Amino acid sequence: MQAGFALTKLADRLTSLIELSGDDLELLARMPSSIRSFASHHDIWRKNDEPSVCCVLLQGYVCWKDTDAGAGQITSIYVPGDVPNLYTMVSPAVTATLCTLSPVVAAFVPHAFFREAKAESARLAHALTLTSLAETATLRTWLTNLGSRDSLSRVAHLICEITVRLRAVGLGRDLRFPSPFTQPDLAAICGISPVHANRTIQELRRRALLHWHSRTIAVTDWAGLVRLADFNADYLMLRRLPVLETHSAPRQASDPPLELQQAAMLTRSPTRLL
Amino acid sequence: MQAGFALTKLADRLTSLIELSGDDLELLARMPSSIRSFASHHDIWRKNDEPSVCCVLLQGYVCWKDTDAGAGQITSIYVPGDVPNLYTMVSPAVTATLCTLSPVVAAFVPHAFFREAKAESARLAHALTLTSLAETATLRTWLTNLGSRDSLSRVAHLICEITVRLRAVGLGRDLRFPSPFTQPDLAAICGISPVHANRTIQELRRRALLHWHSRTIAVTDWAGLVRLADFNADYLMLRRLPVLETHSAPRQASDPPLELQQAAMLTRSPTRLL
DNA sequence: CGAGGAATTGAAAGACTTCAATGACGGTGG
DNA sequence: CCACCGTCATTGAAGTCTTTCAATTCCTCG
Repeated sequence: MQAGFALTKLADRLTSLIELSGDDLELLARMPSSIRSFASHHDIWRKNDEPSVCCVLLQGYVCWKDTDAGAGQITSIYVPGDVPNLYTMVSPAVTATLCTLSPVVAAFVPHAFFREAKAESARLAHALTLTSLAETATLRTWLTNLGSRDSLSRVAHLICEITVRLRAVGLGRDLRFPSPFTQPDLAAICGISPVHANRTIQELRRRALLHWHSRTIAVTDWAGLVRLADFNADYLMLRRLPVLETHSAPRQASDPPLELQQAAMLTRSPTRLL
Repeated sequence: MQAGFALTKLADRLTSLIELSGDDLELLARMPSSIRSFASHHDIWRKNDEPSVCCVLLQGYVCWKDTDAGAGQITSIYVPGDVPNLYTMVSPAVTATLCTLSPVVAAFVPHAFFREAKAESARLAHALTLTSLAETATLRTWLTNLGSRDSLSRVAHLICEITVRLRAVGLGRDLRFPSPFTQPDLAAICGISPVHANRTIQELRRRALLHWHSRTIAVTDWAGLVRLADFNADYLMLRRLPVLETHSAPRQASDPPLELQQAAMLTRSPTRLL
């Protein structure tokens, strides 16, 4: 794990939301961090911990898990480049458990660094604010996901989201990526029982929408998945939606440009595309 | 509706989160606002509108409603003193429909005022940030509500929340308040069908936990409701939990102080109490 | 190689939805 | 002032989705 790797992941993520200047990137390059690795399903922080650092996720997936209520509901998940606990800069006590969903590598950065960065660069401050807004928007989307979709489209929606978020930071080419969740994890995200999570995945496989074996997910019918989930990526607030190649039928020379096809699948407001 | 009323409501709300100084209150007193009224179920802003003002709710209830997906899922609701669209100061386009749930009176305050207030008073800035944090925490709580509770405790939890939030801004004495929602609204919040919402309410009535008639809710067994809902008010981030008198059995002189009884019902971390 | 969590399957029970119909209520226009 | 309309509240019955329980196999990690 290189020293500059932390900066790169974070910069990729922020750049997916807003263009950064050279100065901003230089500022980020001065980011002090200590890198650590964790096993799968390890608690990084527990409720009421008061970290003085922010966790910048570099590899793998983490989630906030509500251990008190219910059956350990997972209320959000993070992919590389995300910073799950930016808010502890303002309100230090952590309100849930930050738990890894896979083997994880993360950089820990003092709150002070972000405070100074925000003071020095208004653009960087804005970028960080946008990550919070996108996170809130994601919570709302998950809420409508749990509130008004059945388990099949619920799971489909989640997988669409993960796919786009990974692509936005340069991961998951081929629509294939290490699965962020075991079936019990998936159940805890979608508010269904583990048994039903299993049957739901089987149904997605049966419909030839994806492969999901040995901890890796491969979307085989992106358009179908988007349609089933009624997925619209706007809420992720990405400057440009990542291009999504599928592995299905090879393109004909007469087809419209792939980007436009996929844009149409991804969103109803194509004006936001590059 | 008095001119200074808007300021009062907002100050009450902010004071419920953090103590404000005299200077802060004076600053708030200079808040320019135009007051408007709306009928029930009126859209104040629709998706993609770009308001240049913040809505400070003075009377009644409003909600964000996701009109695109599903059956019009409601992702949050607001009580007097709340400011539903603070975030438009940063990202102007509204991402859902802001809809009244009852007859409403609201003050509209230019973004510029809040920007200046934040620049002038760090404490005020912090107070406003806390409202956002509490809002996010509420979204997470709703997520575990939808994800891991059955309809009965889901509805109970929502009513507990509303009760405490109203009390925190000085409303709902006697645990009695105008209902924020029709049964279809309740269904859209809790992710259940309107028919089932009706049956759920009947069950709450049957268990003598509350009265709910002619658009007003009266909680008759606060402790029972809290127990059923597994409700813990911490996530609302209130400095001091409001004292909750019930109308049930009159107190005996030998009872412990009411505040302590009720604190125990409200939270598992009584250290946060005044 | 053993242990423990993860994945899978079947069958029965339970929660919730849908459809359909009725009465109550509030607000509007004549 | 009243008739009318649409929404809200309520009820019953049937059907669907999801959970629960229990058992078996698979996989991975130590």
